[in-house]
Amino acid sequence: MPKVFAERSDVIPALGEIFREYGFAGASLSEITERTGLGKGSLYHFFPNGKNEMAEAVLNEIDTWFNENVFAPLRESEDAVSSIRLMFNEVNRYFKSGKRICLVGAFALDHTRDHFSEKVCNYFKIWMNSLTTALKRNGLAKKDAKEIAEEVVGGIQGALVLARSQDDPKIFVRAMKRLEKRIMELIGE
Amino acid sequence: MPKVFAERSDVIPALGEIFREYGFAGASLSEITERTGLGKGSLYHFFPNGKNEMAEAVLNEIDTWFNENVFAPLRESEDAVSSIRLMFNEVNRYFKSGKRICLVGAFALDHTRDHFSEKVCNYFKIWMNSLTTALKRNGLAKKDAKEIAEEVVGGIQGALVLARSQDDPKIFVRAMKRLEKRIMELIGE
DNA sequence: TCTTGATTGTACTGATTGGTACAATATATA
DNA sequence: TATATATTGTACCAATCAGTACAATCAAGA
Repeated sequence: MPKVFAERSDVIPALGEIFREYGFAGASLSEITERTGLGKGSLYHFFPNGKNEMAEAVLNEIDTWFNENVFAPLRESEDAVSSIRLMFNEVNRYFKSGKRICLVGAFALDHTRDHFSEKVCNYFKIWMNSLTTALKRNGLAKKDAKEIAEEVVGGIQGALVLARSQDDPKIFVRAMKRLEKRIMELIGE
Repeated sequence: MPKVFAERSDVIPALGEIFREYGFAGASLSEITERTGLGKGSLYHFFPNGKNEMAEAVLNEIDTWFNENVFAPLRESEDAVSSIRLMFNEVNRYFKSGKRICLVGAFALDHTRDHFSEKVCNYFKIWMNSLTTALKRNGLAKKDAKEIAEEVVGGIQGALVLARSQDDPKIFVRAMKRLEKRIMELIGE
């Protein structure tokens, strides 16, 4: 029997990539054991509830990452403009300039959503609310801020779909530039 | 043994809804037999290549529908403005005002795309090209027209993801209004 | 060293997967 | 009516599915 002990947190990124690639239903345990290098024994030791618990762990990690690196700055930074610029930079980095899709968006589309509806719903809701807060801090009316936030978050998701459909990440990069420019014009920067 | 004979084309819409709901990997044959009311015998009689051929038939129907109702008018109508208005109307109708997702977009995200890459790629490509043509006919420079087309088609996809994530079709309706308005402003209507 | 608990591989389960075979039935044509 | 073809239900298949059981192994503390 093997030597090195893994940590639960070590596997989560790999699980994320597998779910991105195959979707929740399409990600089989055999694929998971193969790609993570962990046998079923370890897998069910770390995630007693199986695939569901694995997906939940991945969603939690995504949640934490975005809260720390994107949402919190949007809500709390005194310099709203630079927190918005930060958002575009970090989001671009996270999605690897369009080479990576949004797992939450993918889960949202089919009935996987129903298993994780709260997390899926909140991810986008908090993103939009945080961006709205930053925009209001820059003098936009609440209604306008909400509409722009919806447009930007939606635009990012759509660009990820489009980029992947054409196998052309530049579509995503272009969309990000366009959206950032529009926001900056609106808040007069 | 039963009486009424079905037609291949009768099942395709039902297949479409099943794939929308469960994704390609998640749509099991037992679910398909149940929801279509057809046994495996009939199913494999109409689609000898199984699930793959079913999905292809669905994609073909989508392709035909959009070509007839959206893409061809955009490319061929003499009145480009009304062909763009028609696009928004028909697209809104097709996606049931945000209550229905885009199957092609869903297929694009995970590795299902690889099985149908040409169809997935062309659906969006032809959509964007057709819209670009209509915009150029209205005096927009080629580069601008292409960029707006990318923004609009992407924006629609993103709005579908967002609307479904929040279980709120109005998000889609708002996005459609916003995008139509922006296009109309750009071409001076 | 001895013990304890965390980690792991292997073997196994019953259920479900996509798919095939084929006989029975229905419709259409002659 | 007789025949040919299209359609269908059922039984079946091997492969794979998610998940369980458990003994073997490890690291660390007493």
